[in-house]
Amino acid sequence: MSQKCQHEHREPVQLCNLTEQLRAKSRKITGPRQAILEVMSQESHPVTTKEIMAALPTGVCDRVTIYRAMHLLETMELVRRFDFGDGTARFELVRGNTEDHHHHLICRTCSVVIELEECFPSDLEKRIARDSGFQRLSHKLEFFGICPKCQP
Amino acid sequence: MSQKCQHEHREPVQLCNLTEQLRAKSRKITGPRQAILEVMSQESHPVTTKEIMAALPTGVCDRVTIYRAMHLLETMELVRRFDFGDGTARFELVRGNTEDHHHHLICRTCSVVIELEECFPSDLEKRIARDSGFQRLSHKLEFFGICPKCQP
DNA sequence: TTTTATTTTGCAAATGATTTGCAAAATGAG
DNA sequence: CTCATTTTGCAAATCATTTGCAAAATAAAA
Repeated sequence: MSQKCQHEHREPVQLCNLTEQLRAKSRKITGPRQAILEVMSQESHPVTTKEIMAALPTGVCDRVTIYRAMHLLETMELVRRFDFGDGTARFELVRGNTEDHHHHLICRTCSVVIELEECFPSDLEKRIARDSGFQRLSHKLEFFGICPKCQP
Repeated sequence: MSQKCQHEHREPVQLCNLTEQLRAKSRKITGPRQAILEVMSQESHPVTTKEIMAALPTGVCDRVTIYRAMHLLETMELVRRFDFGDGTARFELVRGNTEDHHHHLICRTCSVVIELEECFPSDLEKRIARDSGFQRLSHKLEFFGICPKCQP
């Protein structure tokens, strides 16, 4: 399944997936897309399009291109969208299984972000699905609080 | 504590709270605010400012006034803000205890909203607080799925 | 009830994020 | 290298939300 990914030196897994998946959808591997993925692969937390723009070498691409790339990568499940409630979308590279996901803990004062392992209990989620009759349940869950440094 | 609220016939609890709380903050009880609360008290799900505007008799107030009322009512904890991920804030009247809160299940197809009783387990949340050192934890949690009517 | 200090409101304009139209540029298949 | 197709940049459009400011409303005082 991943035989096409035999590179002698480590290369961001994403670029590899990107190539495979873009080909499969007859989409093109372009400079801007590679540069955007490159930037995202170096971030450990969700980033805004503005931050991606700032991290990109000047002139690599327009902000609009980043928005379009996020849409594309999101549908390809290479990128996941988060909402920290400040009116700006944040995006994070999907590493590993597509099924895996995680949530965040954000400081209400300084906005520092911690990645969490805890998730909404799946048995509870199943019960919600059963009781409501809804299918294909998913959830959005983020925690907010005051981080140790910002405490009085 | 609620002695001021002795009305012979039932009146929306909120209007009563509103009066008390506004007075306590030297804010004013105005027509627009009462009308907005009136509309919200008839909705059982979170509504957008646009929806409030539409439900209000023509000319009662400007959209801006609704935004400003939401801010005020939110700080007074008479209204709670929700984010269903479509880029528009939704507001719901707080009924009962301020500590109570609930989450929603939203159909990805028709956007129907179901109010849920299930919440993120507090013992898990406490563990997150302990492990991270964060204080005053809160969370935002919404579920998405396909409702029975929209299923293939 | 009139006066007065203060809060609110409407309206227009500003902001900010995101989207869209369109022609020019880039990509990749043959 | 050519051609069909996808992308991109740029400008302009949308949309939700905020802000400035003078006029209107409200509540408390006189």
